[in-house]
Amino acid sequence: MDVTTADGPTMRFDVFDAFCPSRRLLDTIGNKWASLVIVALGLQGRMRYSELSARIAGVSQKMLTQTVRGLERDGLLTRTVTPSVPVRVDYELTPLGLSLLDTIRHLKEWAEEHMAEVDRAREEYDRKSA
Amino acid sequence: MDVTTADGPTMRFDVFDAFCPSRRLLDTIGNKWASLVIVALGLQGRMRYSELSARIAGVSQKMLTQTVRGLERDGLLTRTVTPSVPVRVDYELTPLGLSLLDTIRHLKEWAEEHMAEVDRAREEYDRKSA
DNA sequence: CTGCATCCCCCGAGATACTG
DNA sequence: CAGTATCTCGGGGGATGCAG
Repeated sequence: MDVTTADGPTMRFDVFDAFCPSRRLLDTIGNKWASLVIVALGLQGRMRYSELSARIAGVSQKMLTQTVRGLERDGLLTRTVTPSVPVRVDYELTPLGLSLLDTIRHLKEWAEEHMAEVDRAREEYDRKSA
Repeated sequence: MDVTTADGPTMRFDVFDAFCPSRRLLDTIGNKWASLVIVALGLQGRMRYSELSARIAGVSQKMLTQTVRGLERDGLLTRTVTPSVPVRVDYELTPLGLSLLDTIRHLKEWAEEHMAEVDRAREEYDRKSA
């Protein structure tokens, strides 16, 4: 597929190229914590670190920090530090992050419509294997 | 979100529950090899094992086998063995797999439209950090 | 409260060799 | 050709302790 960009005439995309943008997106949304952070912020808007931590069951401090740092670096959310005592830190989706949220919603919808079918397929497969 | 199912009146979905269908979908499409197999089969239709192996650069035999087995178990593709000599094995998306392909295409489109912006954000972020 | 640093463990995934 | 079996290694990710 060719697409016209501001930087040049056309740019070729090949998901099978590890350096292709579409391939790199998989590295982002493939990270389950990243997706959950985006969904959480999409549902509740601005959230504090501790709120995210409580909402996303099972995530460790280390992984949550690592995840939000990555998302901030990618421009998907903003990190706002309020220099009070104790410190308060808020996270919020950027317009870019919101647009990705829309895409993630499609995934969610597919799951809600079809995962029961997947479960049936699995049972069938496991039954035959046994 | 509530949805009416065949098994009962309504079923509640919570992506923050590790056992929720929508959460489990992330485990599938989050796997880059799985996504690439689905995209490859979506582009070329029925493919042999060796064709998939050649098309998806960088995947090892082990991971490719493991991936297609998982997708077969999930009912997303079919595995057809032709008992010739040598053996021939073909993979093809099921209707369920095709419907997921549509969803993956949304991801691809988002990437093509927005990854340049992500790249800019990263450069900006890294510049500030340095 | 929000994180960074450190230690440590487990298994995901590649490489290699072998088989129907 | 299309896998399995086995070994190995690196790093993802949890637990804990410390700091601004």
